[in-house]
Amino acid sequence: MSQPPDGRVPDLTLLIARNRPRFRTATEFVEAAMREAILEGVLPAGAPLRQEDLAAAFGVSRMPVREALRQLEARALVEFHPHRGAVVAEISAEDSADIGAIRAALEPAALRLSLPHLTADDFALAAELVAEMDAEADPGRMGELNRRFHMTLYARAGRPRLLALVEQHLAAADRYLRFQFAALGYHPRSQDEHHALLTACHAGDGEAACGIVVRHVIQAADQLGAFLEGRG
Amino acid sequence: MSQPPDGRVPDLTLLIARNRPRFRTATEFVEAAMREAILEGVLPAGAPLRQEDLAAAFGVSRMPVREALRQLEARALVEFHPHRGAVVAEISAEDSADIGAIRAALEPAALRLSLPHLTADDFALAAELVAEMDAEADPGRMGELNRRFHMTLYARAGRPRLLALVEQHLAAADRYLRFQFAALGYHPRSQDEHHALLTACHAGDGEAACGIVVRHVIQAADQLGAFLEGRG
DNA sequence: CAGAGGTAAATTGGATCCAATATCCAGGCA
DNA sequence: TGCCTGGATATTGGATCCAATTTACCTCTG
Repeated sequence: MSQPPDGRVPDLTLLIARNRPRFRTATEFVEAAMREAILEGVLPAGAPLRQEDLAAAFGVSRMPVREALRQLEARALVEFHPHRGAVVAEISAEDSADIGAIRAALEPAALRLSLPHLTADDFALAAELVAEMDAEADPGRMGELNRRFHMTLYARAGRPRLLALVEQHLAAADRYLRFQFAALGYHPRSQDEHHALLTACHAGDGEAACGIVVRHVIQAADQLGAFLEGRG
Repeated sequence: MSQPPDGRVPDLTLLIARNRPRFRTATEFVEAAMREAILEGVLPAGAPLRQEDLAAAFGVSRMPVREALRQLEARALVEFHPHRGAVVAEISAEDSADIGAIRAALEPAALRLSLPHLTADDFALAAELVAEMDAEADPGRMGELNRRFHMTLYARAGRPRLLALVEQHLAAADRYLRFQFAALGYHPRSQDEHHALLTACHAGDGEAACGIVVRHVIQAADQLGAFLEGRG
């Protein structure tokens, strides 16, 4: 992680500058910025979230921070400990398997709905993202590309709630992509699967594509689970 | 439904008495009570949620109410309109199909994981719940029983996050069960499917059971969608 | 009589203030 | 020396207060 867990809030100025104009209310802004920070790994798992410090970092009072933390709690991204403050939610090996099971159920469903409606532009974008991933070395950026690649293939499903759920769990898994990245050569193997997935989709072979997605997801979850197991 | 949408907060004393002792903080209590009220239909879709009134009804200040509303917003149960207040989220025909697609993906997955670990006690409980539903006439209670029946079959999946997600969407669908109930004879047909589902599970036939669940879920979503379409 | 404009009321969004509780460190006692 | 106790400190949970904005009503005018 970019910051040692010393209790200080990492530098969020970039996130703030990027997001602030997009939102009308401070609460929405803080929620979006903090969610992004957690998913990008700027706020690592276990990091304490002092309300006072966050408020100062965002240039608002504690109240929008509190509301944002409650929303993130509902999304299982942060945990509250009574009178001890909130921390970025840790993930366990069981959680990894759990998220893997959810992804393995949702993503094929999204793909099946989306596949018939994918356009040439969609395939071009997906191919471009795979190519970018081939060249990318930065783990943080990797997660972003990986997410966009998957979501591009699912985007035409026409089911906003389903897609939101898929994206949420995809992001939750990506929080730890950097570990898999650092560990035993996940990257090339994952990339092979991305290529195969794109090919199957382009060929219109939904069943093959879904099979690849399921294996891809399960394998990622297993690998992350093994890594986390080794840690704990 | 029990209340006309006159802007007044319905009587919540029962919910309050039932829930208050279970929670340490006012925020958690309000969040749980309001979620229950929305899912049970005590607070119908579209009902305005005046912070001041809710605070008075719960005997707290506006602050815990605001935090609770934010959490419910993250769960898509309420919507905020700038400076006009929050309302209980409406559901559209598209939303119904959306939730149906999610359930159709998640519930078979949960059932497949759970089925091998179901005990005789579980089957007994499930059978009892089906029998209760056969006799039940009250729509509100129906939803509760329906939810518990489904969750009993999924309970041994050993995936807490997956189960939480399943329960959440099951509950979201159940909010409108009373409409299907009132409309064209949904009840008997649904009950036939419940019986068939239980039989298949008891026989250990996972594939058949999953097929029944998927049809059951899709059919419920279609019927609700048609009903909502007729309304809008 | 209808419509536009303006003002007042209502309600949320945000900040500050107060109380309750958990942590931490120092000091005393076994 | 190690453990327990007690008070100071830090931090959250909750309440009150203020400002900004929207809605509704009422009046005035064409």
